[in-house]
Amino acid sequence: MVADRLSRVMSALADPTRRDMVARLAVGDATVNELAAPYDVTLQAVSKHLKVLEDAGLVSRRRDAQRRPVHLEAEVLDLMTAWIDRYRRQAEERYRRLDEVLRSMPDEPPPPTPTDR
Amino acid sequence: MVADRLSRVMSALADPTRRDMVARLAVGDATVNELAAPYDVTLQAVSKHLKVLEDAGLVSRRRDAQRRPVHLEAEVLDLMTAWIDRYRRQAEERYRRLDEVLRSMPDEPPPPTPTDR
DNA sequence: CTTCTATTCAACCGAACAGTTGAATACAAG
DNA sequence: CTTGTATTCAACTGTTCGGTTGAATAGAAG
Repeated sequence: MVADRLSRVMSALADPTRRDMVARLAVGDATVNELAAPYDVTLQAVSKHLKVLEDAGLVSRRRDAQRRPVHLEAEVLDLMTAWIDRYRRQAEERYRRLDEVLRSMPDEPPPPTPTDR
Repeated sequence: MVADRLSRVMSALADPTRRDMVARLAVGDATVNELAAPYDVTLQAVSKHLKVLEDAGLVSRRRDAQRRPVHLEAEVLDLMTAWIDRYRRQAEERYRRLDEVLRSMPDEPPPPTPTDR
């Protein structure tokens, strides 16, 4: 599937294990083995989780001998923040204006409005 | 499945159609039929998408005769913002400190560090 | 009561997902 | 060259997901 970037980022972070990995990588880079330690799943499963994070652009990997240290690309999170902010702000703006309208016409006995769809 | 709230919100917004619905609901409430109009899927599919958004707490629904107007609960988005900010900030902080360290010791011929894990 | 409109429920389908086991690859080191 | 460690690839499995069709419910209106 070739989902857009934002969809990949969001669905990558929809998983608690992957969010926890990101949280731990915010502290510093780590190898696959180190990352896998706290979870009760196979190393292969962790490797797959990392691939999902990598495909979303959330992490990158160096090569250090047989190790593949994982690095958090924190800027990608801004993609989400940008999307969220836009619509949260738009919604807030709307409420603000609705409030104003309601305040500016305090008494208007609302008729049954039968033909009002 | 009983995923935690944040996971439900993120996975709800991992779908482009549902993100688009949220975007349109930021402009104002809408009925299921109105919401369905732009998409080339059945009404039932749209109804399912709305259920996902509702289970995530992202929308609520009134009852207006046979219509069920959908309303965006924009505050829920703050949940995501809070999570993101925390780790992005943490990562940034780390780089800032790393930069300082690197600047404070400008010349140190890095040895091969053979026993350095 | 019947019909029309709006919406949901139920059952089903194929694709994607998260996990598993087992084999393979990539290096380091004896 | 052989062994050990770190990681990934491949194949399989059960579950979830986004969609479908068809039937059901809720209320407005003739």
